[in-house]
This record gives sequence, C-alpha cells and structure tokens, in this order.
Amino acid sequence: MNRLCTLTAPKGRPREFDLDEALAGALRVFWRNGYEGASMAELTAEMGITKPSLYAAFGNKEALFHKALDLYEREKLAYMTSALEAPTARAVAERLLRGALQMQMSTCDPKGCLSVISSVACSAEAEPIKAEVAKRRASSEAALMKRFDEAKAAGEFPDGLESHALMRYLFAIMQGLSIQAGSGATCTELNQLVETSLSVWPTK
Amino acid sequence: MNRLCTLTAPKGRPREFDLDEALAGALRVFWRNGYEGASMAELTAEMGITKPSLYAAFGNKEALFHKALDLYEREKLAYMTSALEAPTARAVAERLLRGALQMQMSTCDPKGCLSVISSVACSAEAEPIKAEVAKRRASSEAALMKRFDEAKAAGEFPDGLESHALMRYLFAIMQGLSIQAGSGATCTELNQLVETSLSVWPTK
DNA sequence: GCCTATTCATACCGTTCGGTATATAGGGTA
DNA sequence: TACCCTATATACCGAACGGTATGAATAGGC
Repeated sequence: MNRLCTLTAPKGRPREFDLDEALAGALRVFWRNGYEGASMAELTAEMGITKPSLYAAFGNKEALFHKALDLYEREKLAYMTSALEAPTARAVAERLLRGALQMQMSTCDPKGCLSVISSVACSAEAEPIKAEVAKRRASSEAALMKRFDEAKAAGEFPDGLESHALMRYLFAIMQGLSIQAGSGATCTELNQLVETSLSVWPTK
Repeated sequence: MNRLCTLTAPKGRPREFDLDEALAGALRVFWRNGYEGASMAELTAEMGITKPSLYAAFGNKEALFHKALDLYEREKLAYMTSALEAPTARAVAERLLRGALQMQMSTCDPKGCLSVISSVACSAEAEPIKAEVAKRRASSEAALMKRFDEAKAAGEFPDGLESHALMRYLFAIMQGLSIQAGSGATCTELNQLVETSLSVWPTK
C-alpha cells in the first residue's frame, strides 16, 4: 500500500484555487483599503474565489486579515529583521530607512504601510484589529530597542541620548515616510526624506 | 420700523441646537473614527440632533466632514501658522513639535491627528476625502517650505540641505508623532520623541 | 387669526454590509 | 458502482449603511 501521497491527497474534492495566491490578493485589498474599508465583495473579486470558499478556507474576515498580516510581515517587512544585523546603530537606521524607501517605491504594491493603515483606520468595532497591530508593532519596537541598547553599551550614542528615545524617533520617521508615500509623495521626495534623516543622524 | 434684529431673527421655527456645539461633536466622532468609520448614527448621537436636522443644517456627511475639518484646522492646528513667526527655522520646528505634543497630551480630545487619520483611512469611495485632505496638507507644506526658504536664504542651514527636504523631514516626524499618539504611546514617550528630534536638529 | 417658512421627530427608502443555508459537483476509497 | 468527504455556486439572511418623505410643532409677517 503506497502511503507516500497521503499528505498531498486529502479526502474530498480538491480546491480549485491556490491558497497563497488568494491570500496575496487579500493582502493587496487590505493594503489598499484598510481592514474596514475592504469589503467582502472586493476581497472575493481580487482573490478570485466566492464567499463560501473564502470562509471555508480562512474562517472569517478578521482571521483572513490576521493571515494577510502574517504574509505582509513575512514578505514585505523582512528587511526590518535583517537590518538589525548591521554593525552599528547608524547602519541599522540606514538599512531600515532604505528598506522602507525601496518598499514604497515598488510599482506593483499599494502605497503606504499596512500596519500604519490598520492601526489608524478603524471605528469602534475594529478595536481588536488595532490591538493586534499594536501588539505586533510593540514586538518590532522591542527588537529595535534591544539592538540600540547594544549600540549604546558600545558607546555609539552621544551622552544623554537614550536608546528608547532614538528607537521611537526612528520609527516616527518611518511612519511619516509611509504616510507621505500613501499621500502621493514622489520617489524623489521620499528619497530626500531618507537622505535628510540619515544626514542628521546623531553620532558621538 | 426696527430692523436691528432682522439678521438674528429668521422666519420659521428656530433651531433648538447650537450649530457650533453640534459641529464640535461631529469633529470628535470623525477624529475618533475617521470619515468612513464615523456612522450617521454615532454622529447624530454625539451631536445631540436627529438625522434630518443634520442634513438640513450641514448638507450631507461629506459636507459635514469638510466643516469639521475647517473647525479642526481653525482651533486645533492654529499653532501651525503661529509657529511660522518664530525667528529661526529651529525655533519654528520647536514650536511645531511642542505644539503637536501639547495637542496630543490633551485629555479631552481624541488621540492622533484628524488629517493623518482621514488621509489613510478610506476605501475607494472615499477618494474625494483623501484628495481634500491632501490639498490642505499641500497648503501647509507650502507655507512651511516658504518659511524654510527664508531660513535657508538667511544661511541657517548646513550646505547641501534643501528647505524642501527639511520641511518633508519635519512633517514626517510630526506624522509619526500623531501615529504613535493614536497607538497608545504615553506622554513621556511622545515627549522623548520631541526632545530627540530637537536634539538632532541640523544647525550650521 | 391666518399664512408662510423653517425645524423637529418618526418612520421609511434602496443598498451594502459580513456571514450562511442549501444543493450540486468532483475526487478518494471500497 | 456506491459511498463519503470536501469544494463549489447560487441565493439568501438580518443588520447597518447613507439619505429622505411626511406630518406635526413653532416662530415671524400681515
């Protein structure tokens, strides 16, 4: 009895769409419109499936959003974790800013940052969404602060400059970058923003 | 015939609510939830009037939003125009950052910036809202750039630093400030952000 | 007192929202 | 072939959406 294929051959009728492709479509819609601005009609249209298929495969709208957020962090925010490996705090900041810039200059993806959009665009009923995004952001902030703590211990910062404050400052610039990118700023303008931020970066 | 009161005594039944108070209520709702997140039910509840009264007095939801945006700029963003009168570019930046900080520390107003919220939180049908906010922001940007042009002409900037780039950089920090304020950052953290930004402000 | 003009409160309009019941189609297993 | 399990497509659900028709209430002008 051949059992080699048991994992790849489930029992019933096989689904006719690709899970990853559908999720990528959902991500695009959430990215363009935010959680509440994304309607099931637009989601199913972009994903190329019907509503029952969506609910069977992903649960509901909120669960779909979580999975899309996972995909976003995994594919689009990968530069954030790799940037932490840079040798100095300034190099980390440079990688983060240039990574964010490069992402915003992509011609195929929506503009702005999904995390920023989702943490802002919500009425009272979308409070859980806001909380989830805040949780993930806190994790990113903690990672960057840990890296800046090391830099401070290595004597990279001017006196009186706390790693916590510098982390918050850098995140603010990146959030401003995504806001401006979503508001129609040109690549040249965004590049100016990054270069200016790097030119004033504090050194000892 | 006494005509002194003709302006204050219109013909029909007098309205039973105060226009400014109602508009202030609408502003709070839009500020908390964004344009699309603000439902007519929540608006009328906070304004203390019924839907027909709202439509008679303000037109429709979009016109109400425009009037609320006017009120917001007039009352909450007044510090932005007065900040331009500061003697140096650094003093302008300091007034802007401290003004934004003070506004975010208000305990009675919602957190975050209405302009940022409105420029981000919108699906396809709210495109006109986004465009209107972008128009107003462009006007603020132009005013700050004009002021920085004067500062550059006065020799306040390091070589190679364009007023356009510095304006964009300062706006990014303020936008990041409002994002973080809306995401639950404490007053201490926001103050750290402002102080750090000022400590790295470029001088010649 | 009567007419006109405006506001108020209620109830309703058609549409869209997120989510589902139901019936059919299609593949593995026996 | 018969059976089981899952995915598909259609049609539908109650609720909430932005916006209005309608009639009663309240003021000024004559």
